[in-house]
Amino acid sequence: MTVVRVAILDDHPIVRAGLRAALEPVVGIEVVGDASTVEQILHVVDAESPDVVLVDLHLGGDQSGHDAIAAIVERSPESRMVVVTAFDNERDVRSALSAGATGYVLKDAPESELIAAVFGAAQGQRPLSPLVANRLAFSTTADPQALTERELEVLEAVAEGKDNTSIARALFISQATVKSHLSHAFTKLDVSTRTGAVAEARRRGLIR
Amino acid sequence: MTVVRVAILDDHPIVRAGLRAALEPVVGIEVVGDASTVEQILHVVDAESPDVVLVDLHLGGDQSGHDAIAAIVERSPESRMVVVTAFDNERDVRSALSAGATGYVLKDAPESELIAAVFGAAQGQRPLSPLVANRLAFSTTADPQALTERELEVLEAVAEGKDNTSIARALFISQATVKSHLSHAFTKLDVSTRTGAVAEARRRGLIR
DNA sequence: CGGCGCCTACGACTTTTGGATGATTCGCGA
DNA sequence: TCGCGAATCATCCAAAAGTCGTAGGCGCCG
Repeated sequence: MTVVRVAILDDHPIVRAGLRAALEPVVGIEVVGDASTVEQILHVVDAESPDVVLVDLHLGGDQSGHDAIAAIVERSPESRMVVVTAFDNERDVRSALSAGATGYVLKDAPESELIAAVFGAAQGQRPLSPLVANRLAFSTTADPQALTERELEVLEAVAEGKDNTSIARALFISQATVKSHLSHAFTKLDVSTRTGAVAEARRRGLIR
Repeated sequence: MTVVRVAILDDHPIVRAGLRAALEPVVGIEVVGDASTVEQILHVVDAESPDVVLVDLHLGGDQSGHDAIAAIVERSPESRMVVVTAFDNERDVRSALSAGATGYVLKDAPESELIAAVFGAAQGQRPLSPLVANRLAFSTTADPQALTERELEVLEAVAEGKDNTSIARALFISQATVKSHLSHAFTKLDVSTRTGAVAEARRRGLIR
C-alpha cells in the first residue's frame, strides 16, 4: 500500500502544527512539507509533488486560498486539494470546489474526519464535511432564492457604504433600478433594510 | 524549577492539537487538559488548577471566550489566562484584558511567541503579541477619534442589521439617543450612512 | 471646585430608503 | 413563437435615517 504524501498550506503556525500532529502519527500518511504563503506552497508542490494538499482559504494578508488552489491546479494537476478552513459560507465552498478543490473540511471537525478526507481525496473521492455537504445538497437544486448577479453587485456596493445614488452612478443605471434590485434582494433574503440585507448576505457567505 | 501546567480551550480539534504539539515538547511545560466548551474547561480548571489557560475568543456556537475568562477568574483566580485567537480587533483585546486575561497572542504568531507567552504569563507578566501591543499603545494615547463604548455597541447592532427602533429597545434607550450615538460615530469615522460606518469600522477592526 | 467628556434625550427639518405598482426591453429555453 | 425571468425605469407615498441645536446628569481629573 502506498503512502499518501501530504503538504499543508496555512498561515497559522499553530494550525500547521495541529494538522501535522493529527496526520503524522497516522500509518499511511506522510507530511512532506508545509507553507504559510502561496509562494512557499508552490515550491513545496514543485519539489515534492504531494498527493494531497491541505489548503486554508483564509490566509493572512491579501493572499487567498483560491489563488493557491488555482496555481496548484496549474502546476500539478494530479495533486488533490482539500480545503481546511474555519468558516463554511457557501460562496467559499463553491468557488473553492470550482477552482479545483476536491474536498472541504471544517476546522471544528474531529480529526478523524480530516484523516478520512485525506485518504478519500487521495483515492479520488470528494470528501466534504457533513455540514457542508448538507447545505450544498440543499442549494444545488436551483435555489429560487438565489440572488442574481446584478443584485449581488448592488448589495456589495451597499456593503461598502454607498447610497443608492452613487451605486446608480457606479453601475450606470438609475436610482429606480438600484431600488428595484435591492427590493428583490430584500425579498429573497427575507429582510427589510439594506443593513439587514448586508448582514444576512454576509452570514450566508454571499458577500465578503 | 517548577513545571508550568497548561490547559487549552478551543473549539477546533486541530487547533487544540496544534497547541499541544507546540507546547508539549517544551521542557518546563505540561499540558494538563483541553476542552472545546466553557463547561468542559471549567471542569478541567476545577480538577487541575492549571497555572495558565489558553483561551480562544471565538468559540463555536453562541459561546464566547469572554464568558470563559470571567468564569475561570471566579473559580480559580490564581490561574493566568492567555488569549490565543486569530483576529485582533481592539474591542476583543480590551474586553478580554479587562475580563481578566493577562496575555494575548495571535494565532499567526510563531510558536516561539506562544511559548514565551506561556512562561511569561506563569511568571506574572502580561505577554502581548507585538502587533497587539503596538496598536494598544497607540490607542491608549487618547485618540480623539476613538469611538466610545456606547457608540461601538450601537454600531455593532447596526452591523447586525437592526434598525434604530430595535437598537433603542435592545439598549433600553430612545431612538433619539441611538441617532445621537450614530451621528457621533459617523463624524469620527468620516462617513455619513450607517452602512458606511459599518464598512469603515470593519476595515479598522473595531467590529468583527 | 470646575471643567470636560460621555450618555442620555427632545424636536424640527431634510434626505434617503423602502413599498407598491406598472411598464418596457431583451434573451433564453420549452 | 410564446412566455418568463432579468434588467431597466418611473411615480407616489410612507417610513426610516440623518442633521442640528440644545440640555441635564454623572463621573473623572487637575
